[in-house]
Amino acid sequence: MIEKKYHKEAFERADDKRKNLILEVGIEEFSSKGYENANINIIAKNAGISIGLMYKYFATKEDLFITCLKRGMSVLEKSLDEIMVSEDKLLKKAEKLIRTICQHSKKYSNYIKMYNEISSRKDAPDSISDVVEEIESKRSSIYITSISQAISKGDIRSDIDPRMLALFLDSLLTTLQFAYTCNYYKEKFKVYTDIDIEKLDEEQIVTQLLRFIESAFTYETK
Amino acid sequence: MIEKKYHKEAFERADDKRKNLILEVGIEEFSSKGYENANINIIAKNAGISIGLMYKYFATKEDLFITCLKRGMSVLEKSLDEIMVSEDKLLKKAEKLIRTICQHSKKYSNYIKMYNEISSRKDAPDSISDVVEEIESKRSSIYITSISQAISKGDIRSDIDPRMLALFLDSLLTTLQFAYTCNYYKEKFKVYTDIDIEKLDEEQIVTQLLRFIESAFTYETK
Amino acid sequence: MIEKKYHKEAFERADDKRKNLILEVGIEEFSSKGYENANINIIAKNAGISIGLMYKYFATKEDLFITCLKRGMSVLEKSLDEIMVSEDKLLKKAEKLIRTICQHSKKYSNYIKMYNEISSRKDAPDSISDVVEEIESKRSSIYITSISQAISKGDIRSDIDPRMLALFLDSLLTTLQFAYTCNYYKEKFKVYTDIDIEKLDEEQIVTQLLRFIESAFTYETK
Amino acid sequence: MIEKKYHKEAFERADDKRKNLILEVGIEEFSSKGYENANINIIAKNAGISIGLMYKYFATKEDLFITCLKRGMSVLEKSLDEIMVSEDKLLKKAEKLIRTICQHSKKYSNYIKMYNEISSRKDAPDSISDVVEEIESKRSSIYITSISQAISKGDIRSDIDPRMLALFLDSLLTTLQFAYTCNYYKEKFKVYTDIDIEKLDEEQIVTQLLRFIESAFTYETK
DNA sequence: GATGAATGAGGTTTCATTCAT
DNA sequence: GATGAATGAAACCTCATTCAT
Repeated sequence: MIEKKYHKEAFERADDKRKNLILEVGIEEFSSKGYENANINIIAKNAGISIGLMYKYFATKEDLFITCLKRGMSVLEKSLDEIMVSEDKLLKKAEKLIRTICQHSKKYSNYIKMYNEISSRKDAPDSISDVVEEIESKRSSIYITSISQAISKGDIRSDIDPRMLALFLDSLLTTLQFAYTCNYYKEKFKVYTDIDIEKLDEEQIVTQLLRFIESAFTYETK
Repeated sequence: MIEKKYHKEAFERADDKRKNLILEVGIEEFSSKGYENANINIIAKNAGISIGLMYKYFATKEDLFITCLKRGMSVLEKSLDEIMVSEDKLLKKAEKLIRTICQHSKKYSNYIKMYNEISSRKDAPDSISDVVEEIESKRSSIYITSISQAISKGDIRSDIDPRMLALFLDSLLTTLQFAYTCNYYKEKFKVYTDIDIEKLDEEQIVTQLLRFIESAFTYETK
Repeated sequence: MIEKKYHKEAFERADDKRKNLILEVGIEEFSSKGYENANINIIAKNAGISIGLMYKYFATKEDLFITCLKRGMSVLEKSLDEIMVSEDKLLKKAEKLIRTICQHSKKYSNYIKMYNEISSRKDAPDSISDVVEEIESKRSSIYITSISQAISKGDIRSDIDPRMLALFLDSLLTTLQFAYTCNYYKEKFKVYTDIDIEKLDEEQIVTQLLRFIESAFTYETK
Repeated sequence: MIEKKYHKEAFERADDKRKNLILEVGIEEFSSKGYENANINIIAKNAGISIGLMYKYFATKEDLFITCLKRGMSVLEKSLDEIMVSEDKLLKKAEKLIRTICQHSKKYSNYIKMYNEISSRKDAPDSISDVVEEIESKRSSIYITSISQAISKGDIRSDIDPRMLALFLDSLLTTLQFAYTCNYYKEKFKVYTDIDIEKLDEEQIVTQLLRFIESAFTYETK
């Protein structure tokens, strides 16, 4: 997979401090206002550079957004990597994933909000395809690898395609992430469980979701 | 629960043909372009009414959007109702839900796109709260009721809160719905499974997801 | 002078209760929002009649405004009449006028706000001419008459044209009226005197303004 | 007193020619049509700049209006300053003021029309308060100072509060200004005096008003 | 007499992007 | 490399007035 670039060469030449600042400020703007309502002129101003220079760094607002998004996702990926690379059994890994999600929900809420945003963009499939590839391929392959290993070790069921299992697992975890950070999902969590997720004991959610996943991953259908 | 109105009285007085046309046209516009890029003037024109009259019917673009969204969701709810109200066992119901989702994916894709849209709005929790209530309360209570009954009959596990089970189930089904209709999720499905969901045999997805759910709902954790 | 009509015949045929209600509601709307921001549809709704009927009564928003204005001014005129028609000396009359203004400032503030509004309309001189005639001729002639009588009785100075005296007197009294009711003039009063006119003792203002007027009206220039 | 800014920084950076042109064009538009009917797009076009740039200079139509208004008032203030700062006695100053008003009536009619406009705005007292302060404080303090000096020198009466005297004086002069420039007041002048003020000999009005003021300012009430 | 649905021009404001310096 | 002035299309929303019933 070739990483596509969503910034111009000039951005690479800028010093790290500036690069970081631009992306931080952009993430703040995009995650708080959403893509359409974010204002690239304001991002430039808050990052202390001119709008002209901004366009020397990024061809379009879209490109800046994707670069910010990628930055956020790569941070999230790191925690993931550490967990999935370990020697733990899959269910232990799942538990750690859930705990990480609970704990990171505030720290990384802006990244997750951007992810929530991209997931409802109305772009044509062709133009969105690369982005999805960038964002999802790493995580999906980590999941799939871990699951495949677990299957071959006989730790989990083998009557469901590992790729599907990965997708189902991701679905549950992503929903949990959104419940912690995105307004709609937060409210939806309350409607379903009658609980304000911010006041919910982490152990509760870990236990319940883990039980669900454990059974789903363990027992083959008769 | 009191149903809040997102249209003015005048809209109720309009004849059904017009009401339907406005909402259909609105749904088409919102689902294809997203909320921000949708244009009320175009909706009015396509519905054959003046923009002035549009504002006699709906106070704001936001209100029109929510009314369109509610219309879509209520249609989806109907199929749901029929399934959940039946005498089937829970897992049979789940199977029917999955099949319905697969089959409705094209017919009702616009409704689902609007749902995808609302789920990433950046509104304040307070203002989004009512909408979530409107959209989610019916479906969640149907799920919860069915699950609770299944638990008391001993059909499924009893060591997970029925409300949580409902949420997990919904999470999986919603992801499936989005995979069928929303670009990002469609591409993500391909990244995970390497399969174009539109070319995928329905039976495949039913089998795999149902196995996952069945185990998750059946076996208690030791 | 021929009274021009600013309403249609149909309005005369309406029963008094309705006529009064329409004007009251109109006065409330115009005085609180100003002419441009007042909404004739809202006036109709608040008066309990249809907008169609409103246009059977008044040809334009402008006409409704002027009719409301005239209603208000005629009420104010009545207090004036009583004072000016009396046998009092001119300065006694002036005192009574000032007192009346102070006391009526709240009760009739809406009428005065409308008067303040008309006084800054940008209409062409031709079209505004009739309105000024309607509004000002009665009051001016009362003033002029009283002043002329006082002059011939030798009560006041005779070296200023009575019409000019009337104008100067009116200028001072109108400013006082506005200071009691219109925001800009109220604030201006505070800037000049450092006093909030609403907390000011009536006697104060009566004494000071009356002294000013008394000297101005009494002593001839050497 | 802190001068509040009603323009953005960018406006200050524009070159003087452009700044002047924008304000001149704005004053023309606002004074001829009134605030509500003035059109910023037209002002921008007539000033030869884009509407986008207009909004880089002024945050709102309101701000542009106030900036235009302040420009006009500061010009008027200058003539005033020259007169009031002189060594003349108060009544000589008053005479000069009257003459200046008569002579400036055409040249500065647009400024006065804007002043007439602001004096009937329906804004909340809080939001109008700053503007009144900006517009009135300079003039009022000049008046009050001159009057206080005249009192201490024994030139004029001392039984009326100098601040009140200032207000009464201003009231008469402002009415005269409006009579020269604003349609309603012009017509009203005609109704009272039966004279078209534009054809009136300046000497007439100076004589009559000055006599009034002189007596009012000179003779104490017995 | 009475209704109120319907019109649509028009105004304020936003913001991604360009380009001369 | 860096600036930021400048553009202008386009969108939401208002409301006086008309007219068929």
